[in-house]
Amino acid sequence: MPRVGLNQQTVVREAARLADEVGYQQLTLAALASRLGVALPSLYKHVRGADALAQKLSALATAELANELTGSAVGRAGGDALRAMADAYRDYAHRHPGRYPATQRVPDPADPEHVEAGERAVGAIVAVLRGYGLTADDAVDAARALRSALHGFVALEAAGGFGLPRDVDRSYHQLVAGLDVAFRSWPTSDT
Amino acid sequence: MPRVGLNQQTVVREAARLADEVGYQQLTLAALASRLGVALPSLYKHVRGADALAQKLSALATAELANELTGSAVGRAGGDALRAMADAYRDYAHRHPGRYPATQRVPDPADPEHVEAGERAVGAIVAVLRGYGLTADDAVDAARALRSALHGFVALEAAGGFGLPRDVDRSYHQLVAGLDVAFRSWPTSDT
DNA sequence: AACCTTGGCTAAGTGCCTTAGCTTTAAGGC
DNA sequence: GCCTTAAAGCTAAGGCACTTAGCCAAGGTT
Repeated sequence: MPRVGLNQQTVVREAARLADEVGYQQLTLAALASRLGVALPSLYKHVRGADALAQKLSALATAELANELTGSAVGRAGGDALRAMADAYRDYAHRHPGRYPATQRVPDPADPEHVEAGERAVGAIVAVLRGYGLTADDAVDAARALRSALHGFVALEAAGGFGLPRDVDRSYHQLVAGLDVAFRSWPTSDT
Repeated sequence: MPRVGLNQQTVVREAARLADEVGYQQLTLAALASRLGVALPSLYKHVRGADALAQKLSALATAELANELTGSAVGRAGGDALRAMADAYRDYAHRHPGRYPATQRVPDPADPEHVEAGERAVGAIVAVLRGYGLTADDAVDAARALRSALHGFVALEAAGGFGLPRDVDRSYHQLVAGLDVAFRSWPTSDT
């Protein structure tokens, strides 16, 4: 039996590639094993099981997304930064349709890298909101609103929820413009 | 073997109840069969399989949601109607955590009731937007934005994506207030 | 060269979905 | 009131996914 020479890194990375090809829901240990040229139980030497693999995939995807979001906003501010970040968000979901759903999984508290990746992603969002003068509780509310809008749009789009012929890019652009308006006159909480 | 007297209605309705109790992902033909006091293969006399059941459940949930949305807006207009509808939307997701995810499934074109339910739900949203003077392409964009924001918020909330202690009800309220602002100054498309 | 850790394997068990084919209920016609 | 028959239930069996247990060989370490 020639050794393939796997480790957790290679397994998780290949899982990410496979997920992008066949879809997050169709990512299966059986398919991953055959892709890696290995019998299914051999994967358990590198990953504790299907759920642990999903968690590791989530950590990978979250870190990638955090990088994209952070990178998109450098050198920009205000509505410029918002638009750039929103585009980066949706671009990532388009380029990595299998990884994107993994980013929605709650970070594993036992995995510091995962937690840190999640914080970086949120931090990038909060940084953009600071350009609108939003901080503290207002920033929390606004960050939730921004995440909701972007994730909701991407999720509905991926699910095929937009049936009408109207251009989806344009709708997204309008959504982001609406967010810009909303953030500029965000109702200040006085509590 | 005494007959239980099932039909498609009773099976789908019980599936909806079960989904609300155990979660959409944990809804399984095995659990449903035992709940109905019947052997698993017997379900196939009423439903073509697991996927068909999910589709029928989607039709049921979509119709219910459409009713709630429509009912919430009667006698209201403008921001009033928007707030009422947004509350009804999230309320439904809270009251029916297992059915709500089913509403995101694309309606089965072969099921007229399902298609009609989807159209009614969208119609309720469009009616509210008309109160903001939004029609045609603008209404399509705005409807997509509204659905994205509401679904995104509900989905993130259900997934446990809001870690911070900040009150979630308040964040939702702020989101809806932001939508109101955005719709009032929605950028008119000139194309 | 011997050792031992480790990465691969096969075998076997569980849970779920699905199909095939049998039996019995109970409704409707005569 | 019986007989027919469609439909609603059943058991049996196969497929696919995940998981655990336990064996064996590859290859680095001493």
